[in-house]
Amino acid sequence: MPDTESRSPRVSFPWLTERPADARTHLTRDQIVEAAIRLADTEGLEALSMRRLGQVLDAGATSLYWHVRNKDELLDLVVDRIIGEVRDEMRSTGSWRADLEETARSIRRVLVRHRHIAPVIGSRPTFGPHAVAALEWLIGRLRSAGTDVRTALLASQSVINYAAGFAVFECRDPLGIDSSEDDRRAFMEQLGRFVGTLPADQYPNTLETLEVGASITPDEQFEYGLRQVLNGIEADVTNVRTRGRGGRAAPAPTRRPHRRGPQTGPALRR
Amino acid sequence: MPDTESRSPRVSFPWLTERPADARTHLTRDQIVEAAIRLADTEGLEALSMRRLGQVLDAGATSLYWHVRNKDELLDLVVDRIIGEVRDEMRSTGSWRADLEETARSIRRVLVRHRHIAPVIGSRPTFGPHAVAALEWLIGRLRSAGTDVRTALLASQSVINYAAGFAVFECRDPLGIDSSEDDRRAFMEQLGRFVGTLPADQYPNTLETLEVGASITPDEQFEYGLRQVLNGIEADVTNVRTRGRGGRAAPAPTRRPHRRGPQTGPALRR
DNA sequence: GGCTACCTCGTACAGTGTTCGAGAGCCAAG
DNA sequence: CTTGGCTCTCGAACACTGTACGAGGTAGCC
Repeated sequence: MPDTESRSPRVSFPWLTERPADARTHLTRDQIVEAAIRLADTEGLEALSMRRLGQVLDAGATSLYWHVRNKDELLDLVVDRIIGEVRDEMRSTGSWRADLEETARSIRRVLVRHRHIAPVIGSRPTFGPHAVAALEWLIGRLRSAGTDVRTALLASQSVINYAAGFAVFECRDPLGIDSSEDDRRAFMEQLGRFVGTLPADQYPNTLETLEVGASITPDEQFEYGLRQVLNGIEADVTNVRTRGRGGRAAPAPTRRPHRRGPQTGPALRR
Repeated sequence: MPDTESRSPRVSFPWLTERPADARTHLTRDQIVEAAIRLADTEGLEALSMRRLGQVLDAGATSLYWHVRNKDELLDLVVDRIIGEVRDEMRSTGSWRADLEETARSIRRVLVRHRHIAPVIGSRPTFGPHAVAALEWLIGRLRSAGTDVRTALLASQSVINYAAGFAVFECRDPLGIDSSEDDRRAFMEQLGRFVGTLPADQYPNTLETLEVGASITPDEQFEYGLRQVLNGIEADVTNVRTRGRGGRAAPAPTRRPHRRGPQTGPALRR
């Protein structure tokens, strides 16, 4: 079996198959998941192999298969546990807007903390108990502000989407923490050489964009987009509250429906 | 060598090392990249192995290594070529807002078209010529509306981020096009059973959320968030235009700076 | 013809996820 | 105490993977 991504189209629900963890068992699912996260965090995703994982657990590689159906299922458990960290940080303040903002920051913070695992979240769906609980909380916060469920769901998904998408892309940065100074210098040198080959008349903005881009911190970029998203949501929410419902926010465009849209199923999508 | 993701932290610039493609060469880099995309589209990312790719090209697996340094570099080329498809769809209308909207839709459309490759974009940075050209165009469109480069870059990144993040998550859907009817039924059955195990008093919204979620199309969800982002940007842009510059859109928050932020380098980040 | 540079590719190596079945350890029943 | 039976561990094996190496072919030029 090859790539880590999209290996098994089969959907599994590992959270319904937990082993009872009787008596004196050396390995538990929790230990495995925890060790997997630690391993990926410290040595990178490529180090997270079943053999290596068994090694750090003082167990044979194939012993893990008693507790976990396969590696994909393990990754699902890993992802949900990480979402659990976001959930643990959720605190209700008085303001629903502040709560959504903090949730977005929390998502980003947690994903960056586990940056080697972040790309996994971009390749496997997330329906674990922690994800469900987190969504429940978000919906509840918005409903308490008088929003109907539909708007609450649209808004929550938008915030989650924005924060997670930003963080996944952020973690992918080639000049990340584990790149050496030489790497960074080499990259900048090559990037400069590449931009130098571009015809200046067709690229009037690129050089300046590069310079300006260097002065924009990820924090600033993140907060900028987050503010836009929440401004829009706030308009929607207050709209619904004042004008009663009907905040369906304009009908879906329908024009130019991309062919073969992936999800046809009737499920909580994300 | 293990996983597809984050395999080589080393940054490479394949676009500076193109082979001249002299005379009678059976293989060209373009052919390889094109075949790789077609292979991943038709048979999934897991089928995209060097051996299999060589096979569909009537070439030995290791022949590819003359044209491409390694598989990661190939994936970078694949990603940039796909971004090129977005670029090809870029058309200037009179309205910068419409242009940004259509760009966002185009990003989503193209990524969904190549849905098996979408997760790759979440694991490898994108600095290819097409990405640069696309950004150049976006910045140009915003500058033509009187925006300063800084705001234009913040806005462009936000739109790109939103659309690409949404699409990557969308492509990951477990009920995607390549899941059978049995898969879908089995999944829904398991999801229902799982939700049934939740204590109803602690999850007052989840059941309703699930039902409502089934009625929200991806199109509607996408357009909802896109509208929020562009509303915010429009406020910023007109703000800059009317009040002159100074549209720095509030200082970065700085509070709660997540430790070990990935990018410390001074480069066009995304 | 010879030379050289470009290009192809068979072989080999280390590593991967996963299946299978043998076996260890414990617990309860006979 | 012995005898099953169940839970759990794990060594061996299989079919893969990416890719380093080096032999060999081939085209263009002198």
